[in-house]
Amino acid sequence: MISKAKITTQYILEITAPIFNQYGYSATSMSDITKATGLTKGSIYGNFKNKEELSIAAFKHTVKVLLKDISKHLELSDSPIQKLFLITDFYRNYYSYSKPLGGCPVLNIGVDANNQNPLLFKMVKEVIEKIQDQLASLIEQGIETGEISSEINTMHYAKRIDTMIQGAIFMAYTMDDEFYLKDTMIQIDQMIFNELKI
Amino acid sequence: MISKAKITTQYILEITAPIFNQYGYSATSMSDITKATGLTKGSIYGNFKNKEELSIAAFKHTVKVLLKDISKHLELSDSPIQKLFLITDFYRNYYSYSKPLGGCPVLNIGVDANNQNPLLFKMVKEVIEKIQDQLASLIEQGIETGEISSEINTMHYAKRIDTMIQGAIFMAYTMDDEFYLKDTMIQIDQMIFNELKI
DNA sequence: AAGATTATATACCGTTTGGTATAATTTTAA
DNA sequence: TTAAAATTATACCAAACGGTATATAATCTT
Repeated sequence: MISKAKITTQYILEITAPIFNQYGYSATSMSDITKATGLTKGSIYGNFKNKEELSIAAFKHTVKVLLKDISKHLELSDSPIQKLFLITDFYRNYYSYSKPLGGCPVLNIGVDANNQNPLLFKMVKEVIEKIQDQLASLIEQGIETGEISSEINTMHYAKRIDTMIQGAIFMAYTMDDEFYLKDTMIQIDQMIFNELKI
Repeated sequence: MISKAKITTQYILEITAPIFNQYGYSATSMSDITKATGLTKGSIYGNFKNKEELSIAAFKHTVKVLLKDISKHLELSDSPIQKLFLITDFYRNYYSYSKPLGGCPVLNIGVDANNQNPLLFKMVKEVIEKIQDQLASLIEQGIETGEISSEINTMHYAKRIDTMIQGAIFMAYTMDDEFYLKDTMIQIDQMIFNELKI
């Protein structure tokens, strides 16, 4: 049942998500949202309880798109270690990829929601945990297929990779320079080659 | 000339800086500031033109303190490469260090001011450039004293170190876990040992 | 097609926003 | 000590804030 409301709900999320992501929760006003969507308050509040619920739904929407795109990129290989390289390959172009999303949702909302919007902040933590679990799982699979040394602490390296990626995203956006992403991905690739690969 | 106003100005900055740093520019209201300082709007606006100027002065204040503390920590050694290790040593405890500051000003304001407060954002970029220049300068001095390989691209490694540090700060604050800082500093130390040191 | 239901638009609410004019006070200099 | 100058407090402004009650319009079901 694709009701009218569900279509409108999706439409609101698509338009709203990049705004929340770019300006943050409290810098985004309901009038920003009505202006951008061309809808009125009645319509927005008919589909979402309040601003906080909308911001959470918007974040979920962006993350869903992001994780789906990463998963799709990982289909290019079946080898666990090649999938790790595909992850750095994905983030190599993350600057231009994430610009239309309003930036990196994990970084932006992670910083913005901290000590301000507890529910939203909790969502960010969960996304990071999910990403790290997937990274650790790939490394684990690499160990099982004999591509990666069994000495490796999977979660330890998952966290290292994730930390480096987030640092690169922050630097790329703040200095407006893709170099940080390109170079960090080279660095991570080298780390996989020198420390993980058998 | 230590006029009354200058003392009040400093007092306002000390109280205000952590608030702006923690909640961001637009989530910090003038009433938050009057409440925290115990002063009235008349007093605040007598010392600062408007909210934007106050936020910039507050950021400058925090950064000044931060850079001074780092400089002081670097005095513990005269050797350039040891000073590099002292930098990672400083950031090892950065979580508890920066909590009273309201978090890392570079990370928080860098994300918050992007596409929202151009003057403030420009300040962040300048601070990052300054930090990277100092890192590159230390590496350069290490090359001159023969502690570091002359093959090294100084700015390249300065950016790598800075990127990893910022990633660790973000992860530590978002996941509320010092591990990311502790571990990343070990990783940077290893990089200095394996790739920079002769 | 008609009636019931759902969704959107309009108009409004009290509160808070950043900012200012002016009065009261305190500090400074003579 | 007193007058001038600088600083702080008070009271207020229009505009914008998030949110809501209700009327209108569109959609769905029969």
